[in-house]
Amino acid sequence: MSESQPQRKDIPTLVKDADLVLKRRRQIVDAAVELFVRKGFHLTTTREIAQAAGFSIGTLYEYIKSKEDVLYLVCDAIHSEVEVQLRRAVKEGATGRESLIGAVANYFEVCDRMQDYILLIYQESSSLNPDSLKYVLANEERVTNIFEEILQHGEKDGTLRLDGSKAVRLMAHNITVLGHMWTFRRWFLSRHYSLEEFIKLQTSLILSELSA
Amino acid sequence: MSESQPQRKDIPTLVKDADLVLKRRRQIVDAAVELFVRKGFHLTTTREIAQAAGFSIGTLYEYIKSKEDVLYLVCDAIHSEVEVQLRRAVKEGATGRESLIGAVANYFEVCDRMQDYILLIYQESSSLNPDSLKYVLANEERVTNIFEEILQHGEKDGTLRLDGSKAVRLMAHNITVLGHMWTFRRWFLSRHYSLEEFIKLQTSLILSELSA
DNA sequence: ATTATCTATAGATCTATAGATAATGC
DNA sequence: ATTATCTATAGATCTATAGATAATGC
Repeated sequence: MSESQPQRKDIPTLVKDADLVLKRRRQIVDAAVELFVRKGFHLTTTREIAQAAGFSIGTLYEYIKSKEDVLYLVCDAIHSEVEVQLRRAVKEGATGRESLIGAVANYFEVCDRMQDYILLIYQESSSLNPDSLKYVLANEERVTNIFEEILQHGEKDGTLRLDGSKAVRLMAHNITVLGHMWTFRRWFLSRHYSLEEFIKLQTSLILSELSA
Repeated sequence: MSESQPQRKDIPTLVKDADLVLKRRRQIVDAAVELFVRKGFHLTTTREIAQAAGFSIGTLYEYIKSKEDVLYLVCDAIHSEVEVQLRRAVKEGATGRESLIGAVANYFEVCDRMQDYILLIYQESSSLNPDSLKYVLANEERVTNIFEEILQHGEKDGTLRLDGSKAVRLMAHNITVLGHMWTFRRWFLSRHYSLEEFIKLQTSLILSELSA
């Protein structure tokens, strides 16, 4: 990474007990994510978030400064969870090619499990202020980097044929987005493909781009 | 198409002069699309829309029944424009393969020109009620159908190698989404690729999926 | 007379905070 | 005493409409 990573933003709180802050914010995120998925950010009220989290509106504002802070916490939590699940699933395969096949399957499964949350980020992240958005997009880029590394590995060991670093990077983005596509074109795809079919077909298309 | 197309929704109006309704709604759409792009649907007020359109809030509500109607009109106008530009650009090429190469280039150029509007649909279409959303998604599907037809043409004349109708349909969706990706990953792509480079690289990847 | 437009506002929120109260630890 | 939480509400909107006014065509 030649570019500096934007820092995780520290959201101010009036509460001194750091563990309590973590605990309450987890409650806030758990409550909010469900509400945002169901009603969207703007139609969810801070009162509803507080109530669903199990405390009053006044208490909510001890742990955040504005409603937008909640959205930031939610986006960050979603990306953390995606990355945890992804890193856990990506095993070091023998060859780059085998790694890729496994990683794609696992990634698409993660996208399937996290579909509501991925969709949420597509729809609501634009409501963040520029700094927060930058940080959220950097998270997005980290997922893509995982695929970029696998592709480079395959290039080195000769199991994947690639055409320059620009093509590698673009491939990594394409794969990332195809996983998201499973979530935002669900209205069509789920009518015609099972997840297994989708993985199988996409993997075969991806591999044909990478064979001599 | 075996599935019935959802009907374009008729939005009720209190004004009798049909031409005037068309004209005013065009004003409404022109004003609203710019505001929605800049501030999003929820942060744009009906007053702002009316003012930008050049009449009062009272008059606005003679031509629509609710704020959501404006979003529907905007989404529909965007899809119409995308489809017009796309149909104009897709020439009947000699072979399916040539058609595809031309169509992809033209489609990505359309996505580039319409980037703000495509993004808007990704972000705001979920605020539509189920019926309107269904209609908007059907528009989305029509774009994909254009690519499906081209791919089938190439399969028939033997210039594109394909692996069954399920793979064809999926390819068509992939191509459609890769065009959208140019708009919603702009924060990354535009830093590293010109539109021409992007078209060239993606075309080459797509073709390698379709060669024997 | 009929149609289109405007002004003024009802009615319903919603975010964020001030000040009061309860709980905790010295 | 200090920290966390709650209640009550200030202050600021925003959508949608009712009723008044202006413009148009017979």
